Amino acid sequence: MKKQKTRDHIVEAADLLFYQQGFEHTSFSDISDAVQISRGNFYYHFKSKDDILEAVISARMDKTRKMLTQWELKGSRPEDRIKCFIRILVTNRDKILNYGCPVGTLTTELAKIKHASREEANALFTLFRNWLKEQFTQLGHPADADNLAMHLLARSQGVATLASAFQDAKFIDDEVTQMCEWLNAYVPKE
Amino acid sequence: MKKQKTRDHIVEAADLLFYQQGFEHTSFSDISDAVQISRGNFYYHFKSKDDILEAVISARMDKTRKMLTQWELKGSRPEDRIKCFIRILVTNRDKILNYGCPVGTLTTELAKIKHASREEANALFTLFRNWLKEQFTQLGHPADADNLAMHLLARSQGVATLASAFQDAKFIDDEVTQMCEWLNAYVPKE
DNA sequence: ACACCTTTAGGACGCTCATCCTAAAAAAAT
DNA sequence: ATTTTTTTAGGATGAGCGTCCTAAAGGTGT
Repeated sequence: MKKQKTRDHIVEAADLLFYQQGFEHTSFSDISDAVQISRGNFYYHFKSKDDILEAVISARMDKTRKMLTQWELKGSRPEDRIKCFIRILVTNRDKILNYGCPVGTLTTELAKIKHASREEANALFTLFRNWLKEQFTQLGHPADADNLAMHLLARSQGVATLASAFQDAKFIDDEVTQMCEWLNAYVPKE
Repeated sequence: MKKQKTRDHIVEAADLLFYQQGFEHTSFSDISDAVQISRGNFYYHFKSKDDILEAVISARMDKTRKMLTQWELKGSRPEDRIKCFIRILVTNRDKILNYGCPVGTLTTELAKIKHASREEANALFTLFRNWLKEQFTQLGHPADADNLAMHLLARSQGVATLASAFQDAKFIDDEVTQMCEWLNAYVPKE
């Protein structure tokens, strides 16, 4: 079925554009230019711009869930899995320098314009939060797990914002190193 | 002269609206409604919307500079002055929960839309950065001063973003406490 | 009372936007 | 080959935007 394929293309292009330019600042023309599709034809696939946003968020949720399970397979120890999270900053360094954190910037924008889908965007944060919480629990800190998860989320978020503002790649690397060291203090010695 | 007074009112109202709704999402009608002034009359005071933004940023720079000198008078020791910075999160808790950090959100928005004034907005970050750097130097860490300043900026930024996303006031308080403890490790013992 | 400068109001303009509509093209089914 | 369904293109619509223009109102000095 061709419909699904076109729909996926639209979501993919919108996803990228929403990240690079922001949701409000991205018009239908921008998306149609990227997908090479007629502007008016959008409404065969989506009923509104908000509808595209929902699809984009939903796609990001899926992609994130897959990434998290990937990390669970890659790192056998919880500390290794958490380090996978910390290192996204390094992995996506260039994107972050240019456009900031995809989760943080979208959440902030939608909150500011009081968009109906802002709760759905927040769910992306919750996904990471709960996953990290689980890892910290497995690491042996069940009581503090949620606090540690929030702490790590906040630090990553701050690093992304500042690195982007100052175009400072080295800052990312330094802070990632520090976060790994911070994490090591919570790894039980055998 | 009445002109200056009206101009100040406009800047004040625009400042608040840009913070609460974002720059792009705030229209001339929004501002004129707030100031109770005719929409078309704006162009007697400003030559464009971007011009208002410049004035708002400039006003924020002035206000920030005043705040920083205030802190220098209030805290005689550098560690006390740095704690003034850390505690803005607590002081402005409600605003931050609703609208995030004024500096971070504006910087991020302007960067994303590649607005001409994004460098000017970044200067707000630089103001804090240099001031903090100076305090850490006075604290006896001249070599690390800039790194420590960036680190603290990033943490505050992250806390604001996450607290706003999760509407979590307690998270702000906890993290502020942690940052103060972190700072204490850098205070020389006598 | 008059002239002059400052400040204001509010409509007009052109543009872009999200959305809708309809007819044609493409594909699939018969 | 013909009918039916799916998918497309592109113009029309109406609203909101930033901006501009002009005439009037307000204030001030003579």
